[in-house]
Amino acid sequence: MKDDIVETLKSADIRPSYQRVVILKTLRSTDKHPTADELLQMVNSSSEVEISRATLYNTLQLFDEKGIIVRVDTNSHEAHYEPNIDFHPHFVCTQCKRIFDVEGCWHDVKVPKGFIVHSRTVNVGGICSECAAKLEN
Amino acid sequence: MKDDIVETLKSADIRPSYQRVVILKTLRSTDKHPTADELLQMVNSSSEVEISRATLYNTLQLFDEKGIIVRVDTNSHEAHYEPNIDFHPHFVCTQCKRIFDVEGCWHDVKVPKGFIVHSRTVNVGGICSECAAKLEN
DNA sequence: ATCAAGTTTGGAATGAATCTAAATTTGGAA
DNA sequence: TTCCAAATTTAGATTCATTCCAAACTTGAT
Repeated sequence: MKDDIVETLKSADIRPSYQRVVILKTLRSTDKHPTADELLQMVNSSSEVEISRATLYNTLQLFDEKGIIVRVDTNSHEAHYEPNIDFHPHFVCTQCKRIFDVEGCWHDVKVPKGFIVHSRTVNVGGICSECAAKLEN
Repeated sequence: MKDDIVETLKSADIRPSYQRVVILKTLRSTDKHPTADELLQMVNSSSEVEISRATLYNTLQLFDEKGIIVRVDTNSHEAHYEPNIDFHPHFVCTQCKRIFDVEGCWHDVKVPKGFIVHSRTVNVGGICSECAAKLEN
């Protein structure tokens, strides 16, 4: 488990410091899409040593650049993060703001000549079933 | 031209005030994807009366909710806006941060039972041809 | 003309994210 | 082992897009 984490970091050319290991481990322990703040609380309530907010932001940016986590941008003012780097669309509920992983295969987009694609994002917005039910009352 | 604008507003149930007309007209006059700040400068340099920042934000939010413009969220810290509401993916250059409209048809995403889809976003990230050329030096 | 509802406004407040400069840790060279 | 430069972490200050607020203004219906 922990070796998995260290292995991921090493193969991404990231020195596996204590803080980095804890952050990746914590993110991988959830199937949600926590914000930086939520993740910080998870990290600091589960580990011995407190990790600073600055380190968390540095680390998340590093992980995202190296491609070992995914930063999910919605129309919210704060970013969300997820450990699952395999492509999948996201459903964002405009009511409760929750993010759901949904199924959907990738269809190529025609980019102009010379453009190089590195990443792809598919988001659908709408109302989740729970909020839809509540709205009927 | 201006009647077009007024017509759009009316049919979207928006009172066509002076400010709203100017804002929509200005956004429709560009093929770029201006930020709120860029749009404010465009508006205030082209019209007689100065429009306040608060009004611009109110108005853009209203227009987006009513579906007569599109708010483009990238991984940047500021939102972009565009007048073209027909579905199309966006290419975001990670180098120069520019947004390009690209071609690509929509493919259905499987959402769980009871979920209602209202909007769809497809973004691809990468390097545009100009930046790719510069990087080769 | 009058009034309530809708709209605009400047400036204050918010809050996620970044920056900074100092402290700490690390891995490898001597 | 000891040392040092480079990498990493950190608390707190700062930034800055966006939202909030409460007052002023505009509008259309009566």
